[in-house]
Amino acid sequence: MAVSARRGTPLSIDEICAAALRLVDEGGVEGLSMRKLAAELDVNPMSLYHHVASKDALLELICATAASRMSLPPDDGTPWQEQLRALALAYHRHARLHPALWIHVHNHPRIIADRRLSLWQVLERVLRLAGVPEEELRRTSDVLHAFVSGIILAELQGHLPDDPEETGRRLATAVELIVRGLEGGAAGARPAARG
Amino acid sequence: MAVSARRGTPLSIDEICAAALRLVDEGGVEGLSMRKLAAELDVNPMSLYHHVASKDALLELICATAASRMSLPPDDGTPWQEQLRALALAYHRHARLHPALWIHVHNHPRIIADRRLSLWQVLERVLRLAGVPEEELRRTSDVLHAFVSGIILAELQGHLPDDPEETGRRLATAVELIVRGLEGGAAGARPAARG
DNA sequence: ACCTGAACACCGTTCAAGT
DNA sequence: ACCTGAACACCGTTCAAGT
Repeated sequence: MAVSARRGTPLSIDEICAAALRLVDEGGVEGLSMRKLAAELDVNPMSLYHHVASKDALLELICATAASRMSLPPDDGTPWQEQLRALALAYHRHARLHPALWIHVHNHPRIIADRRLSLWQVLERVLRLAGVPEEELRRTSDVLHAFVSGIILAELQGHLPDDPEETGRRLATAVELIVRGLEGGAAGARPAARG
Repeated sequence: MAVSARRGTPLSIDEICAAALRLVDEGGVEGLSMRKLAAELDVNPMSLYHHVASKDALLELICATAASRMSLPPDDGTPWQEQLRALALAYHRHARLHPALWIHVHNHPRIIADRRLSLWQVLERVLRLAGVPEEELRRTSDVLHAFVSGIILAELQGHLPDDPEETGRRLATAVELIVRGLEGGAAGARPAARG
């Protein structure tokens, strides 16, 4: 058993991910370096490469694990307007939990574009509930996600005052805008019925 | 006169900015390094530091010059709905012109948050036209900007199919959603009148 | 005033060698 | 199987020295 001279315990992927996520949460994606991470784990920088193909691969890995931890609203029969608000708030909460990582995800297509993510599944379910026709689901969900992401991104990056009350109002404004737009029937996204 | 042995002409800020912008447009912000830029200009890397304080300062500089070149809709009395569409399209066009730089700007608060930017001036003018009360101007413009930015960002980063026709429809959907939301009076942004 | 080379403190990653 | 040190090819930036 060729275990680290310095540690006595072998490295594990989970241990690496946890430490990497901590570094990113604390110092942003730029604050994560393979060398710093190795130092944090009391290990030679090159040892990491036996568990992870590259820094990018490691980042994708911690993005996926963080994303899987996001709690989304259940399919419990509440009105779609309410579920839409709950979804936006859940997304917002997740973003506040891991701001730097969230920003990174939204700047790297591959990760967020995966339609199998439960985020997209839930969003499309709610939009069906709102009466959005099947052939408009993709575009409408893209637009709505972009909207809410835009708001959250702007807030995370301090493009606007960070007063929590103001934040709540702003997100409410955004969701109301969406809900009324859907109810009213925006061009290219005309729901057949409401509620 | 201590002029570069290799060049014969002294460096100028404009020359530096132009080359830097070109490098960013071609290879993204990560594709810009002081050393590559210097090579491009046939100059010693350290010469750059006589014209620019740091790489970050240089980036802010080219952001500002690019932003000042954006063409915004004039105050010509056309309906606010139309002006809002024109503004969104102008923003979109600018983003397509310098995608990497645009993304960078939207990931760096200081630059875009400056309310003196003509972008904000024009947006607030149009929103006043739409009947948004003075005390709601800030929040409403933040939300709308975040919305359109979110769409454009998602598109630039390939979160969605890049078919130009689809792109047009998507932006139209977004603007319609905003316009109808404003007309209908979303919570926290209730216009007093329309047209 | 403007430019330069050497140097410092960092990166991610490859590779051959150790146990 | 897992770990390691040396090395390569990069960074941004400081500093003292050149003209």
